[in-house]
Amino acid sequence: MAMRVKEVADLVGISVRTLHHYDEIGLLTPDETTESGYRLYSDNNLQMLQQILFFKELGFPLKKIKDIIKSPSFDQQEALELHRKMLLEKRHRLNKMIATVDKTIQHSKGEIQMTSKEKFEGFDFSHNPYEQEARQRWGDDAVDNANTKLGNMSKAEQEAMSEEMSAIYTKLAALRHESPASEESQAAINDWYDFLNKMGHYSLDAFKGLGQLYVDDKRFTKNIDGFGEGLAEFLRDAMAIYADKKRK
Amino acid sequence: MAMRVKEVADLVGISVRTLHHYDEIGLLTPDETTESGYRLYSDNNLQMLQQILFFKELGFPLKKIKDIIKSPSFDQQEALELHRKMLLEKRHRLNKMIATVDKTIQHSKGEIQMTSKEKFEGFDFSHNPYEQEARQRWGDDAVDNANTKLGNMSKAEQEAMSEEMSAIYTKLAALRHESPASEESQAAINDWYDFLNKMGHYSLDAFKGLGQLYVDDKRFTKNIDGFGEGLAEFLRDAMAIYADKKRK
DNA sequence: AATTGACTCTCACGTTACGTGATGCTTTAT
DNA sequence: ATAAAGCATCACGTAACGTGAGAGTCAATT
Repeated sequence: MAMRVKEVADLVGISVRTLHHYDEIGLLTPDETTESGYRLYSDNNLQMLQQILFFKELGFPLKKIKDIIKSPSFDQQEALELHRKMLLEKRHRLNKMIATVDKTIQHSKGEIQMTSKEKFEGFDFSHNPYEQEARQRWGDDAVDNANTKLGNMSKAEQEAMSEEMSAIYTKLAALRHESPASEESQAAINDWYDFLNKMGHYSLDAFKGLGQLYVDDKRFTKNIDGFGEGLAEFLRDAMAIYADKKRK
Repeated sequence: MAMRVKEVADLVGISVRTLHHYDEIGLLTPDETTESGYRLYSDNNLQMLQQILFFKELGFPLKKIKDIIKSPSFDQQEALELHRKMLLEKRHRLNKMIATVDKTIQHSKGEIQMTSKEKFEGFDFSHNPYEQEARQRWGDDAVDNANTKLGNMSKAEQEAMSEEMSAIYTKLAALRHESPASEESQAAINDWYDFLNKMGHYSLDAFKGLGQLYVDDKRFTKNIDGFGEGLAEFLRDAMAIYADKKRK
């Protein structure tokens, strides 16, 4: 039961171009391709497309969606349960917006008072509220890349690890008793920032947030402090200072 | 009670860059600017920002939002009522998606059967479902540009109208008893297509849809048939043929 | 078998809505 | 006066497709 692009597109209500795009970026690869190059989508492809569209509806960028569904720990049953939960949360947020409209209508009729803050109740676009939970379930690719290597590697594998990364961590561990703002510490942090940006894109804000995550999340703290007791806290401070200083 | 960009951004949960962008495109212009160039947003600006964010939440592109709120017939009270209605509809759609997830969960447990079509119930991204109603309320800028000129102009104004547009319509009126597929008709339609694309961007699909709108909406039919009885239907057919042919 | 229209492919430029960093001026609190 | 926070403009970059071009493929009809 293979379907070609138009049939899928019409069934689902998306464009053929979207399906092309998803194939190009490796998000949804059709199970088959004809000799003439036609894409053939299977039932399983459709199932996966549903998952993709769920995550998309919840505001996830495609790259992130790809990371999630390609994650070894991704489980469709679990995803469906999480989707349900997230959709309920989204409905809750929508209810708040409706309540805000109702209050605004009353306000405009002079029936109630309303602060500027209240007028935006239910509007919070500063971050994707579902991202934290998705990360807990399926990890964070960039973070996991950096730390999976630390946590999952045998001693032999760790030795085979990038010398640069190892050198950076070792140097930082040696510096952890000094001030996180010292020139030496900041130079080493700069190396770490550059290294991370070779693996993926890190803004200064993301870098700073990552430092905080090293302390907040026990699995990260444990891995990092393996290089030296208290290194995670040192990194958090040094990375925050680095990001703030570099932003000026 | 003027607020600068950061205060507004923090209050609302959007970025300063977004406010800059909205100012640049003329969507939300601060009521005041200091001598040093700082933007100062008034209560009224905040009120309008709320409207903007409502429409944005409903999936409207910024250009369209701008068209709507700058429309002479735009009324805030009316907008709030419409927002409420649209948010309720959106919630309804969300309910359908939640039901779909529930069914998918049951399906994955083997409790029920489910068609591929059913798996995408509630997912319809093929068009913005709220756009038709917004258009009814506040018109369609491109369409209104073309037809406001036709309907609202006095005789003297019509004579002052672009000669090109007038010539096109007159030629099309003369051709309306011929086949919409004839070379002459198609050449005149090509002129009309080019002319419209000087005023704004029209894809072939949009062009074809516009032709349909000429027949579906009485105010358009009336204006167009003023050039010649039955011209609106002729245009619909000729424009559809043109779009389909040009697409090959 | 030929034809035609629908479908499909890749290519590639364009659009939309910002994110991000750089540079330099302005404001505010100490 | 100073330092930090805030603000401006500039401009390149990103994400997610939309759109049209040109050419090959498929399926139904003649």
